[in-house]
Formats: sequence, structure tokens, C-alpha cells
Amino acid sequence: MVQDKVSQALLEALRSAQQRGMLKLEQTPVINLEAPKRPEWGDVSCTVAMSLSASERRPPFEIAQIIIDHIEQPDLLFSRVEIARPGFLNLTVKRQLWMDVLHAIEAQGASYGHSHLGQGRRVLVEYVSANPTGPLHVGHGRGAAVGQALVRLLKATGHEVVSEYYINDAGRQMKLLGVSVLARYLESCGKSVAFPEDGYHGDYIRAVAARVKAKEGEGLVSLPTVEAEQRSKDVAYRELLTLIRQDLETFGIVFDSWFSEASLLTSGTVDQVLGELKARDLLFDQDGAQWFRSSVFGDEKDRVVRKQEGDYTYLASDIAYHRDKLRRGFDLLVDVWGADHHGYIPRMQAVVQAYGYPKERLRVVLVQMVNLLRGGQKVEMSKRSGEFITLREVMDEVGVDAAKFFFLMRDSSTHLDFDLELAKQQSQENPVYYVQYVHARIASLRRVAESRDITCPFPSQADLHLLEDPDEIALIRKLSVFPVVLQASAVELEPHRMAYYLRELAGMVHPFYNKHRILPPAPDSDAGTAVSIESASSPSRPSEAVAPSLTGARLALMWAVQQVVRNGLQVLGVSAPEQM
RNA sequence: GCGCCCGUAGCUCAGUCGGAUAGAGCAUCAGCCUUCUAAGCUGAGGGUCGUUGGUUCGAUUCCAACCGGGCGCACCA
Repeated sequence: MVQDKVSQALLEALRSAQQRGMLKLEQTPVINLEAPKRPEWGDVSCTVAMSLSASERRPPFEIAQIIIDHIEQPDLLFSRVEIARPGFLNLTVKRQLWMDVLHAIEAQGASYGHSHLGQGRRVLVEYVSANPTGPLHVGHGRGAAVGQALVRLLKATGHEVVSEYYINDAGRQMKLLGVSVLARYLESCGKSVAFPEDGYHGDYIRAVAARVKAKEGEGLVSLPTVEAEQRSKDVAYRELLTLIRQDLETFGIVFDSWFSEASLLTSGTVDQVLGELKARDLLFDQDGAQWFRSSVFGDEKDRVVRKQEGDYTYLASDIAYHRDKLRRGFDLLVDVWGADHHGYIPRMQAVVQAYGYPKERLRVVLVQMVNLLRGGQKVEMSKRSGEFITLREVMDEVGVDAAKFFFLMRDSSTHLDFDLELAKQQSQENPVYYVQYVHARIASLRRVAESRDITCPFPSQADLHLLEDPDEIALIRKLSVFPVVLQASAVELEPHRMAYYLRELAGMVHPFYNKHRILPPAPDSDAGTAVSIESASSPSRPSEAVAPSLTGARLALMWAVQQVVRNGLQVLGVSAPEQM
């Protein structure tokens, strides 16, 4: 990689300067490379001279000069080396090195940008994990998009990843679900019943009740309430979980594993786990309840695991669940949570530490609320009242790709405004199309070329030295950074970086396409005299002459661009269409 | 009150490890389709990076205080 070669050369220069006594270098300096904003600052710039200034007690400019003087055979790497004002090293890399980027993309294809950073470390990514008490809503959609992108990013960086959905199929909410469904069921059987005040009011509950009736007839009417509730709950659970699974599938997401909370309770795992903690004096009894000493591990206070009435809290099963995850031998646990659960992080980290692991073994990615708007007006959502926009509705209205990209466009830790009217209106102008269009446009380019018997060479088959326009070099430079972006996106667990990169790349390709000619004009088109007239009146229509070899080189470049766009979209779980 | 997140253009947001003249999209205005897909392109206007201090060659970025917004602080999940 170009960046690696440059930093290596600079590091060697620093060392050799040190050996000759020109620099002290008390600590090995970090070679800080960045992409300059202005073309006259070269391809790569480095700020190491300025950061050394203090410890070397010399002006940065002098240090920069020393570094330059000690670069061995600068001609091999650089075509120009300059020092700018305080002490920036502005380096222009030889063109041949940029061409190597295209060769690398060709050689690596779909795995260009991928790395072995993770060294096969095993990661469990748990996400969505919505209670099976209703259909998924928009907020879950965002978590789903983020979680899936994280899975793909981690896989692409050499991690062994398992995705898991934790089903909260125990506890109060499920009980309430059973009660709600039974109430609707009894209604449909002509019984008048008071609907539970805190029950689930959504229309889907009636649909589920209808399924219960289809299955059980009116048999539940005569059963004892407890049993009738239980049966309603069982049917509802299966129905709703299937619904969730189908919604996710439509969204392009399939989990490796589904983990049931109830299974931890029925198998006695929770009892066992709490027993272990008790034996280690990490649990204590107080006020008739049982508490976990999470404060020992930095939580602000201890937490109840078993209530006075004897029921377990959610935390109890979560302790058992996370212990189970750790026992399965994962090197890293990634939990994707709604941001309103952030107060829960310290106690889960306490759990991890209670089992002897550093708290960093658990990384929680918080997904902030989706603010649903309709024509600028906030849509109030509440699962209880049943007024909420489902993921299904959003997918139907905006499309899967657009919805995903929208969710991934922003840092997941910030609030997201999602205006349904706007999303519908903009379905033609959504940023995702801007990126996908690059892929489709290049595909089209190649189709046209083939129809005209113009061969589309791979980089290795093209005269790449013909790519000398600054726009072409800039594009290649952008492609060269893709692996860096992918890595950063994975390491920071921030998929939005990739989304932004792709938009930036698209923002270079479309202007390039409009400015530069790739194929020669169609033979039947009336070129010649018309061109000169047009070029005067419409500068956005490219009229530059392209020799066949330049066409080949540019097609090879476009091929590489297409590959990178495809790889980038892949990692976000968004499709790369051949045609739009 | 305590904790977490956030405050950057009219709106929605990027901004890497502190770097050079702070960037996109939308919206507004003015233009570009007889030639590779106009889901595109060109140009214009628009900024006290919440405020005040501190750290240093240099701060949107780091630190502190304050102001404003969101969320959390359950024997709910």
C-alpha cells in the first residue's frame, strides 16, 4: 500500500538521521499521514516534524529538512518533496505507485479492503433482540441495520463472527402479551371483558387472537384463566417471532443464532449462576431481596437480581446470558442496544468483570432513537397504544436499500430524524441512489462498450501510464484509502464512516463522468463539427478526444471504482445494482 | 441533584491521531440532456464550529466551568 511505503520511508529517514546524530528521538515518533485538502500540497502530507519540534527543541522546519535529507533514494517513491510553512512535509508520490493500487484491486477483487486485523478472533454480535410482543418498528430497523453492518465489517477485517438474537420471552411483558391476546380472543367469542389497562392495544393483537381462535376454537373460554392465558401467550409468541423473523429476512438479515431467555430459566441455569455468585460472596440479601455487588466493579450501586416476591429481575437472566456468551469462548462481545439502556452498561461490565474478564471484553454500541416525523410533524409512538410505524411499512414505502443506507448514514449514537413524507418524496434523490448509481453507470458503460466491440481491459491489461489527469489520480488516491476506511469503521464499530466514504467517492465519480469522456463518441453520432459548437455552449458535456488506449485505461479505472463501490456496499448490506 | 449522549450553514449531518483557507446533502437562486444512464453535472449565496477560560508552534477536535437539548438514574424490560 502506498501509505505504508511512505511511512516506512519516513521512519527509515528518521532513524538514519538519529544514527548520524542529527535527531535525538527520545521516543519513536508516530508517522502521521493525512490526505491534504489542496492539490498543491501533494498526495500525502506528514506532520511528524511539527510534533517532534518540542522534544527536539528545534523549529519544525529544520526537522522537516533533516528528514528529507535522510530519505534514501527519494526518487524511487516520490516525484516531489516539499516543506510547507510550519513544517508540513508535502509529498507527491510517483505515479507508478498509484497504478499499483489498481493492480491491487484487480488482484484482490471482492476482498480488496479486507484484512486479517482480527486474526481470527471470535466475536459475538448481539442485536435487535426486540421483545416478541409485536412487530419490529423503525427503531429496531436502525439497530438491525447497524448490527448487520457491524457483523459484515468485523468479518471483512478477519474476525470470526456469530450474530445472535436474544429473545426476551420471559417475564412481565410476555405475561401481558398473553393477557392482551386472551382479552381480544374472548371479545371475539362474544364475551365482554375489560381490556387490561397496560396491555398491548395494537391491531396486530386482534390478528393474533384470531389465530388463537382458528387453532383452539372457542375452547379457551371454559378454561381456567391462567391456562387460557398461557395458551394465548404460546400462540402469540410463535406468531410474533415468526413475524419478526420474516421482517428481518425481508430486510436482508438472517441470524446465526436465536437465544431464548426462557430457556435459561427453565433449565435452571439462572439458579445455578446465582448460586455460584452467592458462593463467591458477590450476592447478598437485604430487605428481603437478593442483590448483585456490581458496585465492587465500578457500578454506582448494587443491583437487585431477585425481588422480594421471589421473581428474578431481567438482570438475573442477563447475567446468565452473558456468562453463557463468555463461556462459549468469544474474545469479544458486541451488544447493540437502544440508547435509552445506556445506564445499563456499567452493570453489564460489572458482570463481565465478575467473571474475571476485563470490561473491554464487552463493547456496547448504542443506537439512538429514531425521531419519526410525517411532514415535519412528530409521530408519537408507543408500543402500548399500538401507534407506531413498523419496519415493514418503512421497507414497503422507501425500499430496503434506502432504509438501510438512511439508518447507516449517521453516527448511530446521534438522534436520527426520519421523515416519512420526505423519505417517500426523496426516494428518487436518496443518497443511496447516488452511490448505487455509480455502480450501475459503470455497468452500463461496459455494456455499451461491449455492444460496440470495445474491450474492457482489467488494470493489468491497460496502459495505465496514460492516466495522468489530476482527476484520475485523485480518484485512484480515493480508492487507495478504502482499506483504511474499512478498518477504521470496523475497529471503531462505526459503519457510518463507510457510508460517508462511499458518498464521497460517488461525489468524485459522477463529476468525472460528466467532465471526461471514457468511450469515444458513438460512430453513428454526428461528431466532428458539432463538437466544437457544443463544447462552447455546454461545458458539462465532455468532448475531449479519447484515443483507444486511453479509453482502455479509463475503463480499467472505472472497473476498479466499481469493484470498490461494490465492496463498500457489501459491507453495509446494501445491493449494488447493474442497472437502475 | 448525579450519570451518559449531543450542540458545526436556513434544515439534517460528516469532520480520523489536535494541523494549512471548516465540508457534504437538502432547501434557495442561475445554468447543462441530438454523442458513455439527467437517480447526473456546473456555478452562486449561506458559518462567532453553543459561551467563556485553559493546555501549545497550532484547538471544531483535548481539559474545566457554564448555557441549551435529549435520555437514563426501578425489586420494568
